[in-house]
Amino acid sequence: MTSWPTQWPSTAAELVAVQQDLAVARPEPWHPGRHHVIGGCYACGPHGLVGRGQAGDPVWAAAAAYSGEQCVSRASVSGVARGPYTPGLLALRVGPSLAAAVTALTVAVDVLIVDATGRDHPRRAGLAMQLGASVGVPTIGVTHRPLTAVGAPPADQRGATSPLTVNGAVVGYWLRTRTGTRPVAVHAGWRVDAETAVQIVLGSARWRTPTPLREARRLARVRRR
DNA sequence: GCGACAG
DNA sequence: ATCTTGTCGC
Repeated sequence: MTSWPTQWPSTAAELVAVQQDLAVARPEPWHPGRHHVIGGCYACGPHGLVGRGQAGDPVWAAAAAYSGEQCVSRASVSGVARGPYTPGLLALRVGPSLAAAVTALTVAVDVLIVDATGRDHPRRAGLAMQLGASVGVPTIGVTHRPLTAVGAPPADQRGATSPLTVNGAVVGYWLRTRTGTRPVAVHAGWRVDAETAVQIVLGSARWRTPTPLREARRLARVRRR
């Protein structure tokens, strides 16, 4: 099974049900090959938005695909949030827009970096996992901080890691992508374990944020303007 | 009661 | 999400 039938619910109760199904899904693990196309996707809302927002808020999302240092496809879309931001229910807000941006890419990506958590989630089914299941692509989460997981910061040296755990289970790692800069939280996602996620993110991070995600973020903000 | 809490 | 300052890479 490569893809997993996921919808994008419009209510919290339906989304929770989808997450509960995702949490027990056992898709085939993905392993990186010698060469691969790495995608990144990102979503943002109105610039000055304060608080949780609400249903109907505009959303801008973008995706970028890289083969090595070369960007081989870009796409951006605009959409509408189906609810306010609630920790654990981010998919309600930006899930459909992210999926639209990713499917608008003209090049197939082997693995996708998402600005969201994966197994680090109250129901162990964060947006990175749901997006991967929805579009049928292995995913990795990269965020500024964990949602529910905890872990000591890593040494101040590029490549240093420290585990992020929830109830003793490793769901991701803090990863120092640049010496002297705050680490990023790297999350196991759809078909990608935490160790593989770190390997992919470090290899694609010339700056603090991995390049495909950095470019998607830039594009989404340009689209918003 | 308050803040914190992926974006 | 977004605010900030300084710094670095392009």
